[in-house]
Amino acid sequence: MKQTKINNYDHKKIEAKWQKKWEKSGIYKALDKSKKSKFYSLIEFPYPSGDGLHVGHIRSNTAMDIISRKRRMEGFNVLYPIGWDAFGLPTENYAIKTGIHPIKITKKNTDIFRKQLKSCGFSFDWYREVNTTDPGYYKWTQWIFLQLLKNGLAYKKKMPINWCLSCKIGLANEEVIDNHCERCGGETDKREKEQWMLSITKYADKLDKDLDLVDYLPNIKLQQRNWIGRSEGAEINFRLVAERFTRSSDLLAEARPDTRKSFSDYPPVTVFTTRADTIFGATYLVLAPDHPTLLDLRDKIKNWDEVVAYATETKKRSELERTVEGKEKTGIELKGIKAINPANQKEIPIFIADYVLFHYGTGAIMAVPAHDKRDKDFAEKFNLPIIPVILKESKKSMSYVMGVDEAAIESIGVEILRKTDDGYFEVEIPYDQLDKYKELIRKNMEPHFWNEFSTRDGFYFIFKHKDGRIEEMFLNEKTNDLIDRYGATFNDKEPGKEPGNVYSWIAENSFYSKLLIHSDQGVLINSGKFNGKLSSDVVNEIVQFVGGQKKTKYKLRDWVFSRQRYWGEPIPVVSCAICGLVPVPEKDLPVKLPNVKNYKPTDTGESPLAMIENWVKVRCPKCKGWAKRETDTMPNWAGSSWYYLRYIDAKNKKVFADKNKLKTWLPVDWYNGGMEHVTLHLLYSRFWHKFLFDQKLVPTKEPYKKRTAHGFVLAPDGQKMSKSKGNVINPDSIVKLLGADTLRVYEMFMGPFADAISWNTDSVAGSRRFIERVWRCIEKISDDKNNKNDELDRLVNNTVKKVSDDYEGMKFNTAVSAMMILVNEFDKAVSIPKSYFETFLILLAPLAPHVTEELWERLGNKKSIHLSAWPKYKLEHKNNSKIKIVIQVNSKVRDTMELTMNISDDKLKSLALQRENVRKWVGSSKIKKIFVVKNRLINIVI
RNA sequence: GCCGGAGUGGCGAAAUGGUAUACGCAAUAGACUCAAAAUCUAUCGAUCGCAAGGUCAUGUGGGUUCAAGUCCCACCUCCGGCACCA
Repeated sequence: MKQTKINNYDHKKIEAKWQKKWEKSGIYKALDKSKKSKFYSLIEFPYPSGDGLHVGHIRSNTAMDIISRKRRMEGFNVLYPIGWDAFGLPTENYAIKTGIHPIKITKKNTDIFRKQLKSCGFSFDWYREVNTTDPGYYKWTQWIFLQLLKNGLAYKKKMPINWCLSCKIGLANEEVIDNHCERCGGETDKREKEQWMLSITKYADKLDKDLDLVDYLPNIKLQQRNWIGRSEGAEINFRLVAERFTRSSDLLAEARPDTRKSFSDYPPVTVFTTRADTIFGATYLVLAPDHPTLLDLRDKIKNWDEVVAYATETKKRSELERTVEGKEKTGIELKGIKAINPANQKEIPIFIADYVLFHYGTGAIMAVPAHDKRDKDFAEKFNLPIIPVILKESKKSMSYVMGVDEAAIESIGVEILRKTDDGYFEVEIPYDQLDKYKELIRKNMEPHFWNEFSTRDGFYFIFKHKDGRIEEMFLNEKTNDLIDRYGATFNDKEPGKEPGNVYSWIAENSFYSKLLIHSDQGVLINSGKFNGKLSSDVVNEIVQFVGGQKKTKYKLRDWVFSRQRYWGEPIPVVSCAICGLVPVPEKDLPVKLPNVKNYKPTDTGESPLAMIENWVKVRCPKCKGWAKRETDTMPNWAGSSWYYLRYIDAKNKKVFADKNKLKTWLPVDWYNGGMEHVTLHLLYSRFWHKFLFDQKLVPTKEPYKKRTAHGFVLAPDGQKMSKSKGNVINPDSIVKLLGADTLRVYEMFMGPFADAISWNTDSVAGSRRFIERVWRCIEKISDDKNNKNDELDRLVNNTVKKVSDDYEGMKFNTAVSAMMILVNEFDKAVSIPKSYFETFLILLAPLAPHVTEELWERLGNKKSIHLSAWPKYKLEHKNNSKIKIVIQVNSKVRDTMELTMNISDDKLKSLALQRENVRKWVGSSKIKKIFVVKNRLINIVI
C-alpha cells in the first residue's frame, strides 16, 4: 500500500488557497453562449443589514450552492448569481440616527457581506452582482414602473396610512406596535393620503391559473392560491325598507312575510356570496362599518350616534387586531331600516360589524347562521334566528341515539359505532331494520328526549315529551313546513325558556348541530320551490331566481406602491398644474436620489424629498412650465420584483436585459427562499413578470419554474436570533475557528431543510470530526484495483444513489449521514481503493468544496474536482449476495436469517419453520397463515 | 377564528405499511498521557431478570391490517402564517 505523507488538516490555508484559485480561473462563471443546457438557480438576494451575514443565509445559500455545483458536474451551464436588495427602512433609520449617508452605509454593509459570502466558498457568478440602489439598476426599476403607468396599471388613490401623533410622521406597519409608535411610544392614528397603487388585481386570474404551470412545493402553491383567494359566487341585491314596527315579544314577527307595502324603498344593498344556495337561510344582513351606503341612510337610521361611534372605534383598530381580538363578535343593529330577503320576501334586520370588511367582496354579506360559523356566533350573541336550509346527504341510515339503553339497541342487531362521554351512541342502521328500530326508540326512549335519524329520503324525528306523549315528524322537501310548526310548540325542554325555533335548540346541542348546522353541500330544505334539490345543482338557478349575478372575486388587493421615505427609488413622475401627472421621459431616467443631509420624514406626512426645493421644482416634460416632482419613493418590493432578470444581463445600459440573453436563461429553473416571502414577494414578482410578458419584453409566462423554501435557523434558545436578545451566532467566528466546510456541513446536517431549527454549537464538532476523518482517509489510499471488495463496492454504489436523490429532494441531513456511514467504513478498512474514495469526494464536493478540492489535488488530479462528472448509480445485478431476513411469529420479531437474495417463498418458509426460536414460539399451535415480504421478512401467524 | 406544518431517547433527529430509535451531539467507563486536550474502544429508550430472555414504549383515544411512527376517524399540545375573506 502506498502511503502518502500529509500535513494536518489546516482549513484556513486550504480554504483561502482554493477561493483564490477559483476566483482567478472563473470556473463558476456562467456562459451566455454555450453548447451545454442552461440551469438557472436562484436564492433570494440578501438585504445587507448592519448585523452582517446570518447563519440562516449560509444554510439557504449552501443548499442552492449544492444544487448548482451538482448541476455543473452533471454537465449544465449554470447561472448562480448574487446581489443586494439594499433599499429599505433599517438603513434609512440608521442614517437618521447617525447622520451617515445611506449610500455609505450600504457600501460598507455590502462590502462586509461580500467578504463573508466569499469566505464560505459559494459558487456565485460574481461578475453579475447587482445592487438595487445602484442608479444603473434602479433606472430600470423606474422604467418598468413607467411601462405599468403607460398601460393603466398604476394609479393614485386615497389610502389610510399609519400616523404618529407626536412624531407627526407616517409609519410603516412594522413600526406600529399596538397602536403606538415604535420609537417614541406615542399614540398612532390613521390618516388618509394619496398613494400610488399598482393594479395587481387585474392579474389575479392569471396569477391563480398559471400556478398550474409551475412546480412549487405544494404548501407554497397553496399559500399563493389562498392569498389570491379566488372565489366564485354571486352578487345579490337586498331591497331596503323602512322599519314597519317593533314588537320585542314577538320574535318570529321579523321572519314573517309582510303583506303591507306602504313603506318607501331605498337603493338596494348588494352582497357577495359564494353560497347563494343558502339564501333562504339568510336571516340578517351585515355591512362593513365603513360601508358608504350608511351615509346615504343617515336620516333613516334611528341610532345614528351609536353607529358612528362603533364605526369610529373599528377604524382605529387594524384588521389584524380585529382578528386577534378573537371570538367575541361585536356589532350594532341599524335601527329604523330593514332588508327584504329576495328569496322569501321576509323582512330581516341589518347590522354593521367589524367582522365584515369593506374591501372584500361588496363590503356587505347576507348572514346564514345555520351554515357559516362566524354568522352563527354572531346570531347566537344577538339572538337572531338560525334557520337551516341544507341537510347533509347521508348514504347510510345513521342515528345518534340518546336516552336509550345500550343493551336494547344491541338486542335488535344494530351495531354501535361509537359511544361518547356525554352519553350518546352513534349507530348505523340497515335500511331493512329501520321500522324495527323506530319501534325500539318509541318504546325504550326515556321521556324528555328526542332522537333523530337520517335516511335516504330525509330526516326522521321522534320526540318524547315529559308526559310520555310522542310526536314524530319526517322531514324532507315535502314535509318541510312541519319544522316551523314544531319549532313553535316544542318548548318543554327547558320550561322557563321562551318558545323558540327548534333549530336554535338544535344549534345548542353540539352533536345535533353537526347534522343541521354545517357548511357542507347537501339537500335543500326550507327553501321554497328548491326543496329536495341538491344545493350544488341549483346554485345557478337560485341566483337567477333572486335576480343575482354570477361574479368571481379575489381576496387579493391592489398593491400600495408609494412610501413617504427617502431610501427608495423615486417614482419618476412630474405633477404639473396644467398637464396633470406627467411621466418622466425615458431618456431622463434614472431620476436619481438627491444627496441630502436630512432623511427624516416631514411632519406633513410627505417624503423627506419634498423638502429639497431645487430637486422638487422641475420643468414639466410636456408644457415646459414649472412643475413639481413626485416625492414618494417605491417600496422595497419594487427592486426585488425583477432582479432575476437583471442578473441575466447585469451591465446592459440600453435595455433592462438583452432579449436573446433572456431567451437563453429564462425561466429561473429553481428558486429557493424563505417561507415568509411566498406570498408578497413571490406574487409581486410574478405579477411584474406577467406584465412584462404581455408587453413581449420577456419570453416566458412565469419567472420561476420551481420554488422551494427553507426553515429558519433559530438561536440555541429556540428564539429568533436578534441583537437585542444577545443570542446571535456569528458565522465568521465559526469559519475562522473550524472552517467554512465544517460550517456548511453542519448547517445542512442539523435537521430537515424545510424545518425551523435551533443552533447547537456543541453539535458543530461532529461535522468537523467528520471532515477530519475524511482528511485522514488519504493516508491509506491504495491504487490496487484488485483490492476491491464487494461489500465496500456495494456501499459506495448505494451512497451514490442515496446522496444524489437526497440532494435533489433537499434532504441534505440524510445525505450527510449516508456519507458519514461510508466514511466510517473507510475508517475501518485497512486500505481504501482510490476510485472509491474519489467517487466519495465528488459526492461531498458540493457540500464541502474546499477540502474535497484539496484532497482531489493530492490524489494527483490536475483538473478541479468541481469540473468532474457526477457519478452514476449502477443497478445491481448480483443475485448471490446475502441478505438478512426477519422472522416474525404473530408479528413479533423472533429471529433473523442470513440468506441469499431472491430465495423462493416455499424454501424460505421451510427454512424459517426449522429455526429453533421459531419452533419455540410456534410450539404446538396451528399455523393460520404465513406472509412473505420478498428479501425482507416472513411473518408466521398462529 | 382560519390556513399550513409538526409532536419519536437526555438533545438535533432517521425510518418505500415490514427488525422503531440510523447518523450525529451529550453522557459514562476504559486505552493512550506525568496530566489535560485530542484520538481510539465499549456502553447508552424504559422496565423485569444473575443470565438467556421477556414486557412496554413514536402526543391522547379509537379503527383498518398478518403487520401502523407511517393509513383512516376524533381529540390534545406546540410552532409558523394571516387580511374573521363570506
